[in-house]
Amino acid sequence: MATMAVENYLKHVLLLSEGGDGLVSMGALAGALEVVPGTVTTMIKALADEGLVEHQPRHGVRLTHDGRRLALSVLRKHRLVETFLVNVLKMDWSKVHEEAEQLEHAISDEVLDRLDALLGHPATDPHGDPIPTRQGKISSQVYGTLATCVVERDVRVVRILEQSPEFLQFAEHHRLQPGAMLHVVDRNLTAGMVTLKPGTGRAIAMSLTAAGKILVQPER
Amino acid sequence: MATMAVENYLKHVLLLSEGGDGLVSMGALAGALEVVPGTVTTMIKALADEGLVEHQPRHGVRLTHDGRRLALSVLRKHRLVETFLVNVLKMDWSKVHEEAEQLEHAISDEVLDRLDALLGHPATDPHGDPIPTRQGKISSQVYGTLATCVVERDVRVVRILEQSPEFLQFAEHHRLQPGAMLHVVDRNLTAGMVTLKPGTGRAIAMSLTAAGKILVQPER
DNA sequence: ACTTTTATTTTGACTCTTCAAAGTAGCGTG
DNA sequence: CACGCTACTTTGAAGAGTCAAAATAAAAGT
Ligand SMILES: [Mn+2]
Ligand SMILES: [Mn+2]
Ligand SMILES: [Mn+2]
Ligand SMILES: [Mn+2]
Repeated sequence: MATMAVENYLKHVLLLSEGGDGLVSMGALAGALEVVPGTVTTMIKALADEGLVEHQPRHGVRLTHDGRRLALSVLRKHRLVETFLVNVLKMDWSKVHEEAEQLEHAISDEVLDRLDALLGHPATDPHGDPIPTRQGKISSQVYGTLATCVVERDVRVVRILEQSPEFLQFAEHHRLQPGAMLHVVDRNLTAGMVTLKPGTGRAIAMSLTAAGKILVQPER
Repeated sequence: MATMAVENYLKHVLLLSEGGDGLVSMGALAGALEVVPGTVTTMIKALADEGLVEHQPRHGVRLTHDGRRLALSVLRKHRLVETFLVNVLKMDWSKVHEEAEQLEHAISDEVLDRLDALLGHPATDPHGDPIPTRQGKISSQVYGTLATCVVERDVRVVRILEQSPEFLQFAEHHRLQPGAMLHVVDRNLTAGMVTLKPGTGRAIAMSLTAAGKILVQPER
C-alpha cells in the first residue's frame, strides 16, 4: 500500500499538471505540499524508482500510467468525501477540504463504493470539481469564467477554482455555488469589475481577478 | 496532535485494562498491537515521558488522566465509525473493525459530532460495545453470558465479546446480534454445550466457550 | 561573454517507529 | 538456595519522511 506521503505527492502532481505541458516543477510541488524543495527532490527520486513518476532532473516530473492511476483514486476519494461531508453531514463547504485531506488516505475501496452509491454517483463535488470515475476517467471539460464569458447573458455557475476558506465563504454569501443561475450585467475592463444579477437577490460586484475564479456555462 | 501509533497504543492500553487490576503487561500490548515486545517498551517509555501513561518497569503500564482522555476519544471515534458503516452504509459487521482501525485516526471532532447526531447518539456500536460520550464517560455495566445466565429463561443479547470475522459471521448467521431475544433451553456442563431457541427459527447449539463470548441480559 | 539570480539537487542530520538479537530481572520448582 | 524459564528491557540498526544549509545548474541581465 502506498503511504500517506506518497498519495499526497502523486495527487498534487496530478493537480498541478492540469493545464500545463504536463511537466510539474519541484518548486510548485514544494509549495503545494508545504515542504522544502530538497524534500521534494528526495521523494520524487524514490517515486521514480517505484515507477510512479518520470523525473527529468532540473526540468520536472510527470506521472507514469501507474502513478496516474493511484493519483486518480486518491482524488476520487478526496472529492467523494467532500461531497459526503457537505451533502450528508451538512458541513460548511469551506471546511471540508481539510477534512478530506486526511480521510482520503483512510478510506477503503469498499467504503468508497458504498459512499458513492449513497450519494447517487455524483459527477462533481461541492466545489464543482469533477470526480474521477472508479475506472479512472475524469471529465476535463473547458468552461468560461465570469471574467471571460459573454455579457448580458444568463450563465450557470459550474465550478469554483479558488478554494481558500475566505473565497468560498464569500461565494457562499452571494450564493455563487455550482448550479446557481445568474445574469452577467456588465464587465468593465478599465475598472476591472464585473457586475452580476442573481436570479433572486441584489446585484453583486466583484473584481476581474475574483470573477476569473468562477467557472460558468452559458444558459439556454 | 497525537500520531497514529500513539493513538493506537493508548487505545489498546485502555481496552486491555478493562477488568484487570489496571496494570497492562507489555506482552499483552505487544500481542494486541502486533509488534515485538521491545518496541512496546520503547514506545511506552516515550509515552511516559509525555505524561500519557505511568510505567512501572517490569510490572506494567496504566493510563494517566490525559492518556485516558485521549484513549477514550479514539475509542469513541472507532465505535461511532463502526456504527456508521453498519447502520448507514450497510456494511457487514464482521468487516467494519478493520475499516474503523484506520478511520479512527482521520476523523476530526467536528465530523465526529455530526456523525453522532446523524446516528441519533447511539449508546453502543453494532457489536454492543459501549460508545464513550463526548465527555469521556463510558458505561461499564456488567452482564452475564450465555455460559453463565439462568437457564429456561428468556434473555436478550447485548454484546458480542469475540469479534473475529469468523465468530461474527457465525453469530450473524444465527441472528445472535445485540437486541435479539432468545430462550436458554438447556446447559450441559458435562458436554460443555448450551442450547438456545431464538424467538423465530430453529434451535442453536454451541459450546460453552462460544457461549461465554455472548453477553446477555435477563428479559422481563 | 560575464555576472547575478533563481531553481534544483546534494549532503548531513534529525524524529518516529519498528525489528532482531543480546542482556537482565524475577519467579517458581526442585 | 540455585537453576532455568519467561517476561521484559536494552542496544544497534533500519526505513520513511523531513529540514537546513551548501553545492550546482540553468536562466536571465547587463
Ligand atoms: Mn491528503
Ligand atoms: Mn473540492
Ligand atoms: Mn487504529
Ligand atoms: Mn465494535
